[in-house]
Amino acid sequence: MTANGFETHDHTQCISNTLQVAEETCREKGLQLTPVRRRVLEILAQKHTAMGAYEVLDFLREEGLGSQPPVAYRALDFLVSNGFVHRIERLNAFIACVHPGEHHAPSFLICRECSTVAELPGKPVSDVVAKAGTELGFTVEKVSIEAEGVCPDCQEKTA
Amino acid sequence: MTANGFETHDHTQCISNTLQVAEETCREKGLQLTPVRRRVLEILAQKHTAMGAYEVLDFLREEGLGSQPPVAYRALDFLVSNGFVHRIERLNAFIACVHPGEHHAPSFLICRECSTVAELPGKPVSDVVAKAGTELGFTVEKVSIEAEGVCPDCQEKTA
DNA sequence: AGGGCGAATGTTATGATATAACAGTCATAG
DNA sequence: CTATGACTGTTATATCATAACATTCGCCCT
Repeated sequence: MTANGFETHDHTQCISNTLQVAEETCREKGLQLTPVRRRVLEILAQKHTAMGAYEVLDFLREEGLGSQPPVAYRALDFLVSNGFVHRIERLNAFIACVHPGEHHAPSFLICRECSTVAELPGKPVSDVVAKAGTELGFTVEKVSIEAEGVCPDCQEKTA
Repeated sequence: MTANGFETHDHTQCISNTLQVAEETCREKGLQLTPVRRRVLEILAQKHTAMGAYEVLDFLREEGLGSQPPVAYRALDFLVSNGFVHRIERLNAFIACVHPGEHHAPSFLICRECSTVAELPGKPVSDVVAKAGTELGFTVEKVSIEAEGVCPDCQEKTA
């Protein structure tokens, strides 16, 4: 289990690790980590909270990297397709993957107070779902598991 | 395990059961199953596929039961809050619950070909997530588990 | 060199989903 | 009989997402 948004960690290190893995992976697979794509990943990696596409776009716009929605969506699509970023369905938002490079079926813990998202290995959970599907003759291709609740920090603040 | 969208079943029976349970539950709990709310549930119960709010609204409009988005969203909110309908996050759409009355944390199998949605008891799966959350100090309140894939019928058609 | 191709980006326009805010209706508890 | 609360009606607008077509640029082919 590597870092998640609830543990304190060296976040500078966390960011550079994410970027580095993305660069290596792209090199290996012949994918183009273009300036826009790289920058979007960097923006998302700043925080362990999910960010909407238009929020990302605001950054790009300020930096002259693009001003129209498709620019952001295309970069996000690329990053999601290649496993560098996850889409949080409940939030219609995106978050940088904290286990980049690992082949995984993540599950997410989403704090409804501070919007911090922690990523858990979801393999055991998704296996159960895949098995249940198979019994019904259903072929499971993707599983998304998203839990909403309150994170440790926000529980303290409330108490 | 009661009926799901992949098994053949007496769907007329399925619809009337859904409505009946909703009526009883509302009576017991002092909730108002108003005409709009009842009709929305009935509309969703027609099929085991998820329907968008605007699609539901089209029916209501034709029938003079409402013409503006809030009418549909309010009825859907009521039905979701009380467990008669589930929201499928991946699809931004809604589906009638097939286990009404049962206290459950469902998971869904969504066919990407025909959009049929099957509801599985998700309790064992969500328990795993809740446990993992607890270990991190996170209090899990809601878990949504949604799998995308291909249903038995569509697999046959493709083959 | 010139031409064609594919991948990425730029841009316009529009579609799809969702909610805030306030006004009107109606039953009923005081 | 009026005050309250739950529901509904309506307008306006916010938010999220993509279709479609134009442009750029590197690269391969001959």
